[in-house]
Amino acid sequence: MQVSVRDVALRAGVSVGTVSNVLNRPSRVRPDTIAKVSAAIAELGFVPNAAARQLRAGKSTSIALIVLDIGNPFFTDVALGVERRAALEGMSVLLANSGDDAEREGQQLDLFERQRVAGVLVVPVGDAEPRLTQLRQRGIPVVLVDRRAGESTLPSVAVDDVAGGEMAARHLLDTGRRRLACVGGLDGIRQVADRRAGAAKAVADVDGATVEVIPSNALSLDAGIQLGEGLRERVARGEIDGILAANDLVAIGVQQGLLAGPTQVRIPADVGLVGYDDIQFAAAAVVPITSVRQPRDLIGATAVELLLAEHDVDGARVEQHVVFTPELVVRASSSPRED
Amino acid sequence: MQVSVRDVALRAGVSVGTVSNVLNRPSRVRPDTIAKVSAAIAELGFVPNAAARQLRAGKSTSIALIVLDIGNPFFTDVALGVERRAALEGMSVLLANSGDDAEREGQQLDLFERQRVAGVLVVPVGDAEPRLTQLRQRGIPVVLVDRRAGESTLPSVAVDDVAGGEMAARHLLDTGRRRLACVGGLDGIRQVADRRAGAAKAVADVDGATVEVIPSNALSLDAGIQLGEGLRERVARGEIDGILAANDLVAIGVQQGLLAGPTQVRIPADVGLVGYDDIQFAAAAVVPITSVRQPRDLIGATAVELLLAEHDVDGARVEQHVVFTPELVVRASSSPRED
DNA sequence: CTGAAAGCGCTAACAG
DNA sequence: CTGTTAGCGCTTTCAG
Repeated sequence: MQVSVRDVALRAGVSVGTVSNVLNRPSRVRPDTIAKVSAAIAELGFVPNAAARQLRAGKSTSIALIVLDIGNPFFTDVALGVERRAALEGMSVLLANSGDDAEREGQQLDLFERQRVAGVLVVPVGDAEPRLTQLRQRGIPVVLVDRRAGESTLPSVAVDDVAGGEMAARHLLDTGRRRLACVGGLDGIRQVADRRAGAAKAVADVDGATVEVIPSNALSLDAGIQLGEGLRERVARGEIDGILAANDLVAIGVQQGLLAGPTQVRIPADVGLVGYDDIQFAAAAVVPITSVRQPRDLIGATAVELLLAEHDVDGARVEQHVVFTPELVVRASSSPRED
Repeated sequence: MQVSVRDVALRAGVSVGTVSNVLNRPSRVRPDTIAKVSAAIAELGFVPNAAARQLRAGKSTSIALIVLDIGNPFFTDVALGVERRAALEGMSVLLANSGDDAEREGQQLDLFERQRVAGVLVVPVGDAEPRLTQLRQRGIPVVLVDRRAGESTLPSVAVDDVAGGEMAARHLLDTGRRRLACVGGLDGIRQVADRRAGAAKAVADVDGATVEVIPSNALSLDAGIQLGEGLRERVARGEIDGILAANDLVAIGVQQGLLAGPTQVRIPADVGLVGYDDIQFAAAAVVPITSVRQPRDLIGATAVELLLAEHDVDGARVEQHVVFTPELVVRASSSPRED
């Protein structure tokens, strides 16, 4: 049922080697032979078997990208960047979603290792480092995405989340807030921990400013709504006047939770709100949300670059860490207090 | 460098056949042999080569999903449904983004055919039907996602978009609007065309009601903003009092465009707005957006089911079309006019 | 229950 | 330039 190079060769009256050459090194084949072979391919509907090719070559032509949450536009934008850059190299991208679950991440890594992918880009869950290092040792290049440099010997591309957290907090302080809250996520997630650390730093510089941490298990819209509802009373009582959400999904949710119900809470009059990532939807919220922008597309593209670099040098691996600096985008949700 | 079954066999003091059996049919192997082999696998760090296995088996264990726009939460939710259902079957999902570009879609299909994936789920761009039928004939099951049944001989899972468009329009009419506009997208996109057709149907039932079409090339937030800005003046002049956006991304953008700038346009007082898909962000917009909800997760899961069914019967293919009925979710953006 | 051997479809030498 | 041939790593009969 399947047509193979042999069938094509037979039909074209040439040998299988020639067919292979037409496919992979057409410059070494006479034009009329190419024509004959191409005709045979078309007539027979021949489609090369990637598995066979890969088996011979030893390497696949696709790279894997494992993200924490495919429902988060931040990650889909990173994925788009990866895809765009990989396409330039003629490589395709296998996109997987770990859902922030270490076990699933492990399964995906196993799968990709069996597939002998050309490389793995991963936004790691918890402490996947040992497994990833092992992967690398077994010959599969690995690039950490959205991880801070220096934390690992693996190449990485990341954003300076401490700086991001700091600029967000400083902005709330500059606009007159003093009782801040870092909302959403767990310290186990490095991005979250860093942003909090940055915020703490900014708060330490200002007399009388405080910051508390209000965690959540998920970094989703729903989690944000819960958090926002839980915060409403406290904000109304003036116990909190600035909120740093762990990301924009949470920020959007927090805003909804805050604005829902009978209690009257005004943004930004009663409380300033800052998100993180600057996903498109942040600007479209009830009160457009101030956010810390990360160069999502660039993060993805750079990750591919690092992968390719690792590939090239092979033996003498260059350890590379790229860190981008985020940028504060101010919107209505954090306008200066008017009192 | 790579360790193979042979190395494992050598180390364990058995034959390669036995190693393979331990891997795939452990029940046929004596427990102590399994132990020996497992130990060797662990010591050597053996990882089976999927390409080789697939070459023998002839089929891969992954299914492909090609979506129109991975940046649209609707599709990521569908993808999540696909993934969830596929995981139950021990299959993995290759997620690709055609970006509504027929050429890219073609490339992805080529790639997946070469990879001999176990099946392709596709939200097709334009008229991909011939290519897809060909794929199917060559032995790769195909399921159309988000396509209306009856339009194709290929199995499909879809939502009744005519009904969806109709209920959206009827709702605007019921709440007192008479001058409707279908905004965003091109007739070339079937979903868009159907929704418009449904709207036209509803409008035809009401005396004095009109509907016009305002197209756009993309179905994105940005496109929506443009459209909204373009509509602002006309809405202010009362020429349009109800807007049916092609999807929620467009609806959110339209709302932003409408509310921006100096002209005073109020939603829902001056104009009612209805989106489509009911993505999470619709509820979080400045004015929460009424939308037509589709069972996203279920669509994905069902697509996998259809794929599996096609697999099972093999020769005697059952043609299956599943159509879900959407549901109107009313929010503030379409509250009854108060005049 | 285990071993030996024949390929799956393709590419990459190496001859001609 | 083109043909021949030896595997890539694995599964799967078929004997033992």
